[in-house]
Amino acid sequence: MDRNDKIEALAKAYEPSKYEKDIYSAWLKSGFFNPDNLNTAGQPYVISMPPPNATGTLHLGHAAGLAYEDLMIRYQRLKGRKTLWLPGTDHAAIATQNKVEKILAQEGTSRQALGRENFLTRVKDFVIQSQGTIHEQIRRMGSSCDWSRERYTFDEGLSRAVNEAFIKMYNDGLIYRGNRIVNWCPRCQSTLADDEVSYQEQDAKLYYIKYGPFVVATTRPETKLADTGVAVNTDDERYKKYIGQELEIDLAGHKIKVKVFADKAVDKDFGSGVIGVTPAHSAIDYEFAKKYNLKIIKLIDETGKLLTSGGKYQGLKVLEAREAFVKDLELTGQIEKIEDFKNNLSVCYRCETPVEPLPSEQWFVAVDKKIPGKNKTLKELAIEAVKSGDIKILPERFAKVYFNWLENLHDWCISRQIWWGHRIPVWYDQEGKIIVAHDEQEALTKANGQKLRQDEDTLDTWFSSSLWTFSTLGWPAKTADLKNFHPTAVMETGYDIIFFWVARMILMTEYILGQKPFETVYLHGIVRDKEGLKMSKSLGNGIDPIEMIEKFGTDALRLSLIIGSAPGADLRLYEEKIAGYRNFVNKLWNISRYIFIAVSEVKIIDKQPSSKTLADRWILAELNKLIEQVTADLDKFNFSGAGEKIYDFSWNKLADWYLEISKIEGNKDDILLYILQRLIIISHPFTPYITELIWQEFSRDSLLMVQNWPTSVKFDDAVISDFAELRELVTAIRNLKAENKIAPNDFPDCYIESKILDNNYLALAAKLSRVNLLDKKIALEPIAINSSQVWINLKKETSVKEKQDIANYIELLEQKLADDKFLQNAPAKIIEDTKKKLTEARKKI
RNA sequence: GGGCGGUUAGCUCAGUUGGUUAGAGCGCUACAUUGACAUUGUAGAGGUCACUGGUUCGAGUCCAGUACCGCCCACCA
Repeated sequence: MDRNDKIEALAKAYEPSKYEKDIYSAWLKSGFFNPDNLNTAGQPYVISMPPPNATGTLHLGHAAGLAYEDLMIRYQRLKGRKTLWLPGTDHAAIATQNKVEKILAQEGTSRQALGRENFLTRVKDFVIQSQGTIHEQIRRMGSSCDWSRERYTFDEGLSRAVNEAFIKMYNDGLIYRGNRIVNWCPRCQSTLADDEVSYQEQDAKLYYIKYGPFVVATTRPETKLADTGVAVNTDDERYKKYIGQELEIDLAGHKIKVKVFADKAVDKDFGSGVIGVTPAHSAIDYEFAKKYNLKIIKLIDETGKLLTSGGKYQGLKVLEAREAFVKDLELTGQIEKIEDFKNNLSVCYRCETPVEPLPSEQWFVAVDKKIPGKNKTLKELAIEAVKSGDIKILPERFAKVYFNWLENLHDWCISRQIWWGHRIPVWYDQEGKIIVAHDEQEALTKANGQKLRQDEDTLDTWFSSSLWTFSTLGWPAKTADLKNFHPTAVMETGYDIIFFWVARMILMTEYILGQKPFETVYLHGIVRDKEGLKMSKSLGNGIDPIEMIEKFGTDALRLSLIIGSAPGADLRLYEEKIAGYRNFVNKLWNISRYIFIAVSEVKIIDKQPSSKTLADRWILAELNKLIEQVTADLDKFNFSGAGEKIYDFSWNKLADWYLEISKIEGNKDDILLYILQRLIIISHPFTPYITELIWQEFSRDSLLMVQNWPTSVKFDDAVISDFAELRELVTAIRNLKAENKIAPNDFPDCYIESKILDNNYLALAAKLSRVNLLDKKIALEPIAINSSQVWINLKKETSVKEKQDIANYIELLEQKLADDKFLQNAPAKIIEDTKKKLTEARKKI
């Protein structure tokens, strides 16, 4: 091939969409996503992919996670580890059920109309469809995950794991059925865990109600219909005489009986200082009821309507009842006043419907009960795993958040009344006995032929995902995968999910396996728009990752998510940023294009070639420094820093200086090929597609993804500062030309003397700065540039401001050096540097 | 109420254990087609590092406090 043919072969600009699909196919075909096919003796390195909800499409948050996880996996694979990145999806109980219910509503039907079986079929179809979309999106990101091990929280194996875990916990007394106040979502028609309730600040009213001898302040007057107690502060003189009494209170004709008691928790100064206690519909009041032995009257039912205990308001919805009741209280003159009030409304985290606390018979995980044989509670187990340093959380500050959450954790309500989920493995027989079994067959055997009815409820979706790192490896079977690949290395996920998922995984895995689920938790932030707003459908500011991939390429999108992001910190993303990295990827393309055109033969160079010139020594030193730094950064999870350094080396050192010098000095085939090879290996975890494509020019029958991560070759740091002399000299002369309005094509006469650079470099400097190098001095005053002197017929215009700046600087340095304290206390190196700086500065004037 | 994070160039962000006149990318200005790249090159302008005190020979960096922005947890009836 001659030069023109080579230029033809490689297009001027890199077009990602032309290559990405083929490259991904080649990776898949190689089988190297599967650790079993990796020809290495390295230790396993495992990441469980956080399973996206099987409800639809991936957003930028997922794309970010995939970019970081694939970066870690590709890096470790290149380092020779047996890497497994295990992908999967989550059935996402409530989220998925809600989504399908919405679709049904649009079709004018409902899950009730379809019935349980038909509804579940419908959801399954929906899930299969969105799993397809998700697969495609994960692939488009370039994810090198092992599809042969893909799992789904609702597949057979994982369902078995869920039942096994439930049974073990039940037998250990860590799962129990109890009647307690739970969070109820009237729309989802299900309970919620405490952390599945979120809060919205709202403008509310605080009603002051004349309540027998008291005035009671409340934001929910209707609940007073079911009050069974009145609480005052222990030290409140005003109400001392009532303590212990049972009073009958008339509320607009509705009679209630309340017991008056005193408790320290009551704030004398809030509202009227008196609380009407409604044990059935407030978690705190429920605690009061247990402590002071109050009656519990259920007032609100699961649909959010009042029960018979609501008297004449029976059948009304909560808000209707409130309105009617307040009107009646006004008629009887029992509303003393109504104040504006801001409070936090509890709402369902999935559908934002106000949550109703109500008493209900549910299944719970006991987090404060000692585990048989361990003398520790689940909570303590989870706290210890992190406190002991066994599990590291990055960034560290989130460990505090983690502890705080666990310390405040109450028993975890795990039963849900929705249909889409793992059915609770509990059967009841005619005698009301509870049978816990792996499946119906086993239950029947245990029941001795009695007729059985399975619990209608399903399990919290987080129950199954808490088993994710090991259920996906085959547990409860004692598989080779479980032995080889657990505990996993890193859990990479968003900090917003630390409670829901990370904490529960640690808790459950420590309990069930007696192992940590992972060594390090790497938490990424939320991807926001340019203004810092969360991307959302309602704001319409969302960016579709696939659209960006099509426009700029996967590598560019990945870089834009990696560079400029720190663990735990939110990340702003916008098109200009992605476009910037598209330009960089194109730069890599053109660097390779130039090298492939310039060299006489493309071949793999394994050993560092010897250097012939200062420029060679310099670029090789820079390359080796880069390899050292990138390796160190990646080992410290500093992905952004590593990416920036690769960017800087490629563009500002290799392309801008060394390639230009190579055009002048020539004869550098081996060095160019050697640098390019190493550069694309260390860039591969960041930009897998372009680097693999470039590698194909080196070798058509191997893949870059399984090459060896380079180690740095010893280099001399002094070369880097020597070369800086050359760069500064060139830049300064170019600047002189520009300031004197000399066209780039004019080559003014110039003579240069340097203490550092020999004649070869002065000739090089002259070519790079485009001047005509003379072999003797011109009758002019020379211009000092660092340690060099330049005789050139150009004026160095030093502005008044510049002169002043230099004068100030000199003064500052002189003061420092005149200060005895500085001379006494500062390290010798600093004093030496300061003196040097002063000499340099004086030269400039 | 408790806790956490942020505040550095017009914008988005780096700044490791305190030690050059504080950096990068984008944007901006001027010039340019030189053996890959206009998704380019060359040169340049642009910052009292939120504020106030303190420690230190020396503070963007450490300490205390203030202001503003953001987040999390708890939750008041």
